[in-house]
Amino acid sequence: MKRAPTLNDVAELAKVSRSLASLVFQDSPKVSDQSRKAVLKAAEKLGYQPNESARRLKSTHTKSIGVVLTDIHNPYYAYLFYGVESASSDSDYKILIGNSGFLSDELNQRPQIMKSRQIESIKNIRSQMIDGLICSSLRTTPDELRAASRNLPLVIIGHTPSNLITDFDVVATDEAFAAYLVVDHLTSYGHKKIVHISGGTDDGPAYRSKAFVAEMRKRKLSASARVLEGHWSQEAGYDCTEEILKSTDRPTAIYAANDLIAMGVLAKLKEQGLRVPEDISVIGYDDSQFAQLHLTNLTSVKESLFEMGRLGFELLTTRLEGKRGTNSPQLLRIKPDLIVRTSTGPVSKKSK
Amino acid sequence: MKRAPTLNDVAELAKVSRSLASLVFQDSPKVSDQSRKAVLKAAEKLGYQPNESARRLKSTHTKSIGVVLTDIHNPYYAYLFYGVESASSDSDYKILIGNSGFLSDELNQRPQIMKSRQIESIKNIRSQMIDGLICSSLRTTPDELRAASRNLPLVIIGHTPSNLITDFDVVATDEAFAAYLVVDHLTSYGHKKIVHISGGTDDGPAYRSKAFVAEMRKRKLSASARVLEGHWSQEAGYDCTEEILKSTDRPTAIYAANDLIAMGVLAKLKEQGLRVPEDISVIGYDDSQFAQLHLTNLTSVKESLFEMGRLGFELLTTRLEGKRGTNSPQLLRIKPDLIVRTSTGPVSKKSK
DNA sequence: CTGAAAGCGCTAACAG
DNA sequence: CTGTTAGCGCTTTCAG
Repeated sequence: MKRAPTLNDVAELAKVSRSLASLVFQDSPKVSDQSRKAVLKAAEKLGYQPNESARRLKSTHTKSIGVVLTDIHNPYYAYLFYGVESASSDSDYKILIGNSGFLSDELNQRPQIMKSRQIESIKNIRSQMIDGLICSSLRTTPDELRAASRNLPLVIIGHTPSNLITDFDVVATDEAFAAYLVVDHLTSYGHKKIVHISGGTDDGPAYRSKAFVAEMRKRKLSASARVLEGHWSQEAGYDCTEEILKSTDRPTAIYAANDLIAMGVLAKLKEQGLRVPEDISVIGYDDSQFAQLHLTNLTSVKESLFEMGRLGFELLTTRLEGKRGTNSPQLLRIKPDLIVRTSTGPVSKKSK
Repeated sequence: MKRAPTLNDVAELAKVSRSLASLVFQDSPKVSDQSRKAVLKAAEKLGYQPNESARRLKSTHTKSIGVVLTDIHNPYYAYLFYGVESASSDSDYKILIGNSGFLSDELNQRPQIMKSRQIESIKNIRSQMIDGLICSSLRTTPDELRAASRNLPLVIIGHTPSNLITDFDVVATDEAFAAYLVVDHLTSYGHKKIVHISGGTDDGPAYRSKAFVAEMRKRKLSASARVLEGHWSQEAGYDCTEEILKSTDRPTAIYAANDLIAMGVLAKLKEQGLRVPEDISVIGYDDSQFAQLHLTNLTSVKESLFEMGRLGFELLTTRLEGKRGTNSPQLLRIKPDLIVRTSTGPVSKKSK
């Protein structure tokens, strides 16, 4: 197994100097067409690939940014990532992927581990000489994060604990608008008694349920709004629905904090022989694959994850280019859409 | 923004030579406790992080391997990846992630783009000085792959086109055993008339349907076995089921080539008022989140993706360590499990 | 447009 | 155990 060809080998074969060959691979305009061709031909022949490590080593300004995803398995982060990648491929920046290396399901049970993993992951990717960093779903404190990212421009995309929002650049969803969409849609169908099953009491889910309550209050429907505390699982939906069905004052619509919870809701409803949407309307959040099943056809809130990824990348690069160097942290809130399917409908005469 | 501290800075602060400091970060045993502590303290104070690029540059033997996943969004690849990552964290190898950067759904429509992307992605990751490569879901020809990976040990994990199997190290699922599990389970419930909805005529799906046919033949049930050509979508399941229900000789069980197809099957069945499993049994493949929904409770084949990832990593590292240097390519077939849920049951008296 | 020379941060002999 | 020395492959002045 002989070693890979180097720039030297290429230059030699092409009968030019090393530096000239280097210029060719930087697409520099100050190379004669003739030399360029000779170099490219030699490179082709040798199967030459520039050595990124050597490149990075030389220049402080590496034109590459790191992306730390909590869990590449989760479609949520994957879509964010595609936004970032798409934006990067329109630029001359390269992307390095870091992964905190645990399934988010497991991690949600163990925020402590997740936190240390994330810090580790950031340190790890820093060791590759990057110009900036994009992170998502951080569980760290502002101090820890600042320490780990020191001197490195950082943008957070996606769900963001509120304690990080004021100190860093953030691109997140406009949850208030999401609540507006949901409540507006339901009330337009005549629903008033609406129950929200939350994702828990953590910062993120709490924000979503507060937005719901606020929106209901705005419409003077506080009295008929209700929030049940759940968590990100089918079981939460299933159990909460059981609870809901027991009550004498049954709601006409259920708003689940995500689609998985909504799946639990639907399962319980089916078990009880209740029809959707005739007997009760159900609405989810994420517009995940679950919502898109023919079997469920779930009306759901769709975040613009791809766009958020793109914006995060752009925010970072404008910072890097110094166009916004010393400005205070920015917060971009992106408006989601509501994808209306058949799990929501008008309030039936009977339940009125 | 001052530049990051280097090993030199650390050594200076700790009042030792550069090389000694270097040894400390390599966990070398030949450093006195005293020096080690001094160095570590200095590093801590400066916030020093070893520069990976410089490290890589120095040693030909980088102790890191590249992983090229077609689509990090797809849970299938994600689980494979976790296996790889898990094995790597038990070793002293580092992992570099490459991503071909497209959603697999889109790519399935455009194999040509996918192919070139994969080659590009491999070249890309090669530029980082890696010792070996793990890939999944390749669409390239053996020649292209050999060219892209030349001199670099390579292991393929997961679905693998048969034309690649003989030439490279491969860790894949034992599809014949999967078929055995499915048919054995169904026949034990008395099913004989079984329809398989395939994922298409490509190499991968074709292998799965052939395995089904072979298994039925082995049990002398060829006459009552039937294969409908579908593709990896709900719609295929939905449409094929419509087809199936039209036929006079209705089967008692449907085996879908993956869970998504099974979702389409269930949707159609529900629409027609048919009960599962009382009227008809349904079985899927992947044990995906769809199968795990309370709403569907789908019996499904579960591949050991995590284990395949681990084995792929181990196969690669044993190659790297030269323990199996010149041997011919290896093929490891991993046996899947059948997760039995409530979408399958005994043949009803009526349909008998 | 081209070539010579210096050095990025680190590791790996090799002597003390 | 510790320090000296010499590059890894590439980019980047700076003179031709």
